[in-house]
Amino acid sequence: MPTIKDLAARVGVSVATVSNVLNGKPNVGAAVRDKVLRAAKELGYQPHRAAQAMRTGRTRAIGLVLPDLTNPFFPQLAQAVENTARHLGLLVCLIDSQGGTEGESDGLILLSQHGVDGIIWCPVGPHIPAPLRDLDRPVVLIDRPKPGFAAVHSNYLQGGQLLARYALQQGHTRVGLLSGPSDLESAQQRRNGFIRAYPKRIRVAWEVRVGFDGILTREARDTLLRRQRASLIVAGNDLIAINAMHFLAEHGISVPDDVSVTGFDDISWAKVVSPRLTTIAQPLTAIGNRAVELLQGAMSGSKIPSRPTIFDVTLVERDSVKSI
Amino acid sequence: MPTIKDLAARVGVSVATVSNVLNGKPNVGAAVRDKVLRAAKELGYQPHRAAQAMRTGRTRAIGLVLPDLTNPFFPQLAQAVENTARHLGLLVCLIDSQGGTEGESDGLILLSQHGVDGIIWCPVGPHIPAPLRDLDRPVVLIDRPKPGFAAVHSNYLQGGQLLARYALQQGHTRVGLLSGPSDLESAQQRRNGFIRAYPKRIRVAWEVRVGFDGILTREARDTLLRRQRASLIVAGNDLIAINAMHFLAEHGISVPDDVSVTGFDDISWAKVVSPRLTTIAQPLTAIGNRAVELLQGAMSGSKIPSRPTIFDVTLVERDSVKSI
DNA sequence: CGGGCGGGGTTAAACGTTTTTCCTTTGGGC
DNA sequence: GCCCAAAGGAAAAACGTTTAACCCCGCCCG
Repeated sequence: MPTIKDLAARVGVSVATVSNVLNGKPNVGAAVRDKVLRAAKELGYQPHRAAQAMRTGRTRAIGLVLPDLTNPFFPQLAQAVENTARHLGLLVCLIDSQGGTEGESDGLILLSQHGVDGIIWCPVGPHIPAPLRDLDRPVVLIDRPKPGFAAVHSNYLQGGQLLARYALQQGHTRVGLLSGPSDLESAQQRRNGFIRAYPKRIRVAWEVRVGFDGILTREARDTLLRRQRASLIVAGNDLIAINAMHFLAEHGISVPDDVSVTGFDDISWAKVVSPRLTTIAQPLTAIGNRAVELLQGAMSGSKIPSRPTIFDVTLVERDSVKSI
Repeated sequence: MPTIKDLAARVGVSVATVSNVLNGKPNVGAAVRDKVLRAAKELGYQPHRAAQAMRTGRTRAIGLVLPDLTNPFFPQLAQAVENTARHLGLLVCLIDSQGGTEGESDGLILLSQHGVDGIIWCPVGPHIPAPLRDLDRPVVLIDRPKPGFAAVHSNYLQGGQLLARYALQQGHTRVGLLSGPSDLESAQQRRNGFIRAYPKRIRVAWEVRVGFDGILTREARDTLLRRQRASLIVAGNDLIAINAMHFLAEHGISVPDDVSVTGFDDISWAKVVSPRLTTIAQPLTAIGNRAVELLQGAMSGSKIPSRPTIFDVTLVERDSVKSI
């Protein structure tokens, strides 16, 4: 691999000058500049990132810390992040904690050792892992905001409202709630958005909390069988909705004929199950893009906005809700 | 951040000795060793990876180059790779080329600039991108082998055979083939495994090629409608199978009552569509693990096996095939 | 005519490691 | 009591950059 020194030798100039050319610094004549650039092309010069990193303290790499790639919510996000990062010349280092906080911590340590310039993080648990605490790099959260951090996510409140409005339009006034975990703000807001939209007109017959991974607790299953005359089940996310639909189907309860179901997220599965799931679509690509842009801004010194960046969501109407 | 020099000063010893302790080199007394280790703990010393990289030429990072994370085949693979890599102290740098060869090339350049120690690669196209050619780091291919490269993948041939045997057991002797692209060995072998298992007893009524992304060509759709009395459609992968099932459903053709369908891969969607898809499961986690282990071996100098590492697959029987 | 200034460039230090070479001590064998 | 070997440790170079400090020359201006 040719180094800056080789270029210097070939052009007959000092390494400092070569460095200045390569970094677009002033104080170097046009003639010399051209020669250096040409030589760089010819030799196929590639900057040695490790050396740069050592000198400048910046690696031009960012970390992406996710709870679980097999949760179909995340791949699209990861793809968006990677792509916009790459177009900014940033390398994405992936951590998939498999839902565990210790994996998350280990990953953060690894990232910090490698000196990533910033981190995009979708936290798995409610508190802040130690490795992140004593890390002086910018962090932006996606999907799951936390006080004190920059964040970009969807307008969950609006999503809940959209769902409520739609429910009403379709004539559902008595619903059951399969909400996500109460310590996740994103779950809480979906729920609140729904409940508070039409408090008088929509009656929630029951509510049970389950994890965002969608696995149904005993309580959830029991409640699902009783249903207490709820005509619509509003799930905290698509995974929950889909699992619920399967469970209902196994017990001979037809969706949407016996009961309607809505999800949230519009993961890829939603259009592939049957009945196809009516749900709220998040603009995942936009979220990923923006997260990287924000991080990139913060990395180059601009103050990071303390208020979260929030994207509007849209209702996608499919076949899991029947009008009554 | 404390450096090796700080440790040295604190213990009252030279930096060389500290380095030797930290790297488990011999020729340092037990007493000194303990003191250094203790000091490292107390100060919370973290090695400066960039500096190490510069000196040693190794970064302890690997690249993972995938065609498309939103293809549900890859997330599990990525997760497996990341996890076993992390447990070996390796950081995974992700490239998602979104199916394009130029994205793939750009990604490879980025990886090579960052000096990753090795690359796990699932190629999108038939030929080898330039940046990879003049890269002297070990590469191991996953899922899609190429002559001249180390590879780990499933036993596609066996998968095809399994499918053929099962088809016969269920009484299907006249089949249609929705094969994957003929320039992908992994597609070719699935097909050949199936066809050559019982050449006399199973008759292939028609065959059409489609991409592994599963989108159905005009020809595929037309053929699907005619079907020519094939009782079973053998798809090149699950994506194709699922799209075919949807297409058939739209046209009032019932699976598996009117025609049976099989897939290949056992992606997450397979158990979520209805009818649930009968397919071949690849041991993705094992493949990911092994790929990392192989790469790690190659990185530490051991010769890489030129023969691919091949994993057995299993048939998972669900509801998309009817016995006749 | 001299001093200052700025454009164009060079020198050298520094970043945090690893590793080679070298030095000092200690202890044992004769 | 001497010599030598081996063990334990130190010094310093090197990796490829960036950057601060410096230098030289020609020009402008007072």
